[in-house]
Amino acid sequence: MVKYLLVIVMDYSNIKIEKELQIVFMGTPVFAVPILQGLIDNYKVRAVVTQPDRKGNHGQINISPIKKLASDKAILVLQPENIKENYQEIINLKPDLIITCAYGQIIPRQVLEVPRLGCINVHASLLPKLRGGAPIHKAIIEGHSKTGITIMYMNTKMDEGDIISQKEIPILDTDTASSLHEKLSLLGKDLLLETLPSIIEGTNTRIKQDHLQATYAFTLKKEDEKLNFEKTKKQLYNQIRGLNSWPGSYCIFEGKILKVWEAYITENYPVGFNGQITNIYSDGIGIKVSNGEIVLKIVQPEGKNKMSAIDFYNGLKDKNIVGKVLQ
RNA sequence: CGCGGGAUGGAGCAGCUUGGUAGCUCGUCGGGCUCAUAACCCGAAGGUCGUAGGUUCAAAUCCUUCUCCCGCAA
Repeated sequence: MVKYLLVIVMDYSNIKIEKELQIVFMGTPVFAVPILQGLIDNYKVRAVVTQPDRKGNHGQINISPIKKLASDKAILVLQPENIKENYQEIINLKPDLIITCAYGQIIPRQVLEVPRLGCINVHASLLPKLRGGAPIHKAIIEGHSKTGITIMYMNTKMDEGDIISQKEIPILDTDTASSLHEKLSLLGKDLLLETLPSIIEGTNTRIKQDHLQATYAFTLKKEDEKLNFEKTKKQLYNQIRGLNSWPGSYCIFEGKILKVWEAYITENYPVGFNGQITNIYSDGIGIKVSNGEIVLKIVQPEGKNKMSAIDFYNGLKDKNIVGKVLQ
């Protein structure tokens, strides 16, 4: 009974300390939203730093999801165009702790040195693997069997700081970038909330990264999205699901871009050129690749919405496409 | 005003240039064939052609307005 009362008293004191912390959160995309939400639910967030509003598709304006959430909660939002030069406002907040997650800009030394509890980052890979801006996509594209979340101290180099905590999850054969994105986002929130008390108390572990083991997942380029049918069916399958539902993979059909959103592998070994259409199945269009066949299920022609490959086929004027080659 | 494509039965498309009966591939429903089928055959239902206005004897089609969707580029 005495012990029970003691625990309550200690918890109360912890909460009291946490409430007084000046926490600044820095992040931008949807991935960071559950993490900021988790922070808001458990701590007081002094301010949010996010990327400036950008022109989006067809002249629309994109407001970062983090800005939307912070605005809803009446949290101060800062959007420096270039944080390397415009960081004084952040320093003026006198943050005790800065937490970043997919912010999108390199944070300068002048900011990193300010918080007494440090600057920590929530990164969507098992560091030192997959440092960089596209760890979720690359984990699938490269066919990894597991990935996870790393919480780490930041330094001036990209994702090279000391590791505080990690948690891994398996990558299923059916995972896509977006399914994994969602899982990791929630895992990131959980791990951050589990780890934060030790960071605040100063009892956390701190492990240097083994830089020799480092691999990189640089921001995706257009060429990462292009399907090359000289590759194996497994590589192509991984690429297609690793780019779903953003930004998508593509190939060229009849001189126009055809995005590919979903596909599956068969055990067939068709003859012909790589990229050649092998067959029209009830649920897709078969393509010969280096070691077999892949069937496109969901595609998207230029200027059109996503559609099943069969709908695409049904709309073709010339349905005699078996034997034609995709590039 | 970044460039461009698009909106036509439930789906994907054609028809528009040269205005004059709503077409194709599917799906759905009914029937037939079949041991059976995502196969095949016969039949049927289902569309104010995105919105608003204009020209015309007549507009999916020509002119103008607006809305929405998307590809590329950033």
